[in-house]
Amino acid sequence: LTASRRYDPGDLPQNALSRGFYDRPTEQVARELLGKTLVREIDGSVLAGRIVEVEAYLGEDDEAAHSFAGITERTRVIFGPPGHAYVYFSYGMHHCLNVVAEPTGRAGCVLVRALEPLSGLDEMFRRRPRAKAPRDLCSGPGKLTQAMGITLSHYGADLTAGALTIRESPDDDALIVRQTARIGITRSAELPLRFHLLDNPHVSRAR
DNA sequence: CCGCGGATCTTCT
DNA sequence: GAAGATCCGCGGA
Repeated sequence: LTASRRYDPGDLPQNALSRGFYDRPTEQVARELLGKTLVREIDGSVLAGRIVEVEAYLGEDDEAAHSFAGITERTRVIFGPPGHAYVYFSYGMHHCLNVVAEPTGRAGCVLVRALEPLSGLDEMFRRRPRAKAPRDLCSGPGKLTQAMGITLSHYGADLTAGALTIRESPDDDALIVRQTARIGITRSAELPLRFHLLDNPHVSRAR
């Protein structure tokens, strides 16, 4: 169970999730993103990982959400059409990837916190020189963006088509999901909006 | 394994 | 001006 599953790029799921998948309540989108496959095509190689940990950030009554302050230059995409990427620069050093949910005009997004690497591990190790084992590649929101080369250039990117997509997974049925409080926030910290797969070694460590 | 502090810079107060 | 949806290396148990 500690070994990472590895697939040839040709074996990865081909169908990207549709707009309708994201056009729903944020919490539901968050939970159902678990097990799906994030695919990044770059410089002729295919990087992919299975989503094993996410957090929901709501549009109302959630003081931890960036959208709580309303529409700004940074947050405008969160209020836009669902299925697009909200990427922000964190702590002056890291990028974090979110997926926009809810109908157009309403705020809500899902932070992708951890992946189980599936494909392109050699390239991921190149992008993360300090990583020693596969579990060091994508076991945190800043790690996975570095491993997959996701930056502010992906702000607003359409995740239903193109070089950065989230794809359907064949084995959603057997997933065991655990729901806890979110990590690393101070406001609205009591809300149980973090979801992860039970006992998956690639889930980030709580502090 | 666990806790602590430094790095680094954008955003909002 | 301060906080922040983080990561890493260090030191101690």
